[in-house]
Amino acid sequence: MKIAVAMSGGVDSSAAAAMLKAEGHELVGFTMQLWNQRRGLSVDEQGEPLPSRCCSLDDVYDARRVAEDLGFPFYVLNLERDFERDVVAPFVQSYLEGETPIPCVACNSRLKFASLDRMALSVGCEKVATGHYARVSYDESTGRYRLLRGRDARKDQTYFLWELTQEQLSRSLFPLGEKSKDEVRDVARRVGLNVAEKPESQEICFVPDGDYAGFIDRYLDAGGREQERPARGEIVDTRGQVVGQHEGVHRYTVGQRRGLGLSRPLPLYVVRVEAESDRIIVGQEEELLSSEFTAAGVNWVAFDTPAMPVRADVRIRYRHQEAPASITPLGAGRVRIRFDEPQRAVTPGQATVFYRGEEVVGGGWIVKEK
RNA sequence: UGGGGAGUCGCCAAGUGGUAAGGCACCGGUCUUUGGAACCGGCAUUCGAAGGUUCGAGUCCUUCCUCCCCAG
Repeated sequence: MKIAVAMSGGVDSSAAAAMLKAEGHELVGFTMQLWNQRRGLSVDEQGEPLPSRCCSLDDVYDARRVAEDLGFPFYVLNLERDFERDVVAPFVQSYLEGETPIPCVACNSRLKFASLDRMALSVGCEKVATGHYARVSYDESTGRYRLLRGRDARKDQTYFLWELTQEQLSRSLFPLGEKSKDEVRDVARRVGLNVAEKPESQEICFVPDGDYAGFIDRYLDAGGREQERPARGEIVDTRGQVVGQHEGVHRYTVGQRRGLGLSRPLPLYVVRVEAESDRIIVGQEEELLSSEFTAAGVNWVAFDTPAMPVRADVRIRYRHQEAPASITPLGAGRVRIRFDEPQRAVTPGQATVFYRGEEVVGGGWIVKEK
């Protein structure tokens, strides 16, 4: 089979390529050039690009090297335009609205399994393989592709893949789905890949220093939108008392403790972010609990939009221990989710994913309460 | 300048003669394909200031400074 491999230059996607190669497939390697770090939005004081785990030149070289070592053609796709439109701009907008976005989901559903996939298709590839820890299987009886957690529960990345459509799943391949991280590193070592000992990636790739607020400020300035920078505002407690000042709502997220600078007998947490009034609401830990929320843009994976409420284990952030809940369809791609037990820090902008055992039932975007 | 009370880490606060608890905040680290959380570690040679008593004082004495309250 002719397969396109999305290669980041890291251990996982490199090992995935090595495994497919060993199985005798014809491979074409692709690295997505997503973000031009010379734009000055992710640079240090000297104007040099900050070290990044993706789309830096070093990583492109690493990916190319792996393709050369494994002996298959390799291309760098310039997808900066798509990436900015589908990932970065929505990311910034989400912060401006007081949400906390997670760009990795759209990067998968709109870049890897869309823009990159189109290119792969045009050169005759039947599948697009990535280094995700997830599994896909075709169910003859229902005619649907099922999305399953990676066997290594600790590394499972289905949280980032819930938005994939049946069409996208039909063309996806996740060679690492049955593997553990240790096994993947062993594969890389055994094949002699130079990336075998590379550290784990972290941080959002286009904000390598983790300074999101600074990135947003610079992004807006670069686009002539400096007047859209979030203004200073009040920190208010849940009783309505003004207890402090902040430097912009984009610096805060629900559940956040550090950075408030407020000394109280017990720690204070951000309970809500109100972009409209430039206020952030703070409260005690127990005020972070909520048992219901609404999700929009829902994508059902295991079956078509149900007519009746369904039960599932629901995750509200990456690494959240999913909790049992009832999911009620509201129409227009929205659902109301009610947990059996209240959960901490339900955060607008984050993704929610519904599971039944190993299977991803669906997912959506957590939205603000009216 | 009459009476009363109080001054211990950025904030709150233990400690009343035996050699400075704790919480919050802050800083660092760990964890981690998002943010946040969590976890671990750090954080007053010094107790408003200066003298004095004592083997030894944040704790006792003296003076001064500051703040609060009640009267003028």
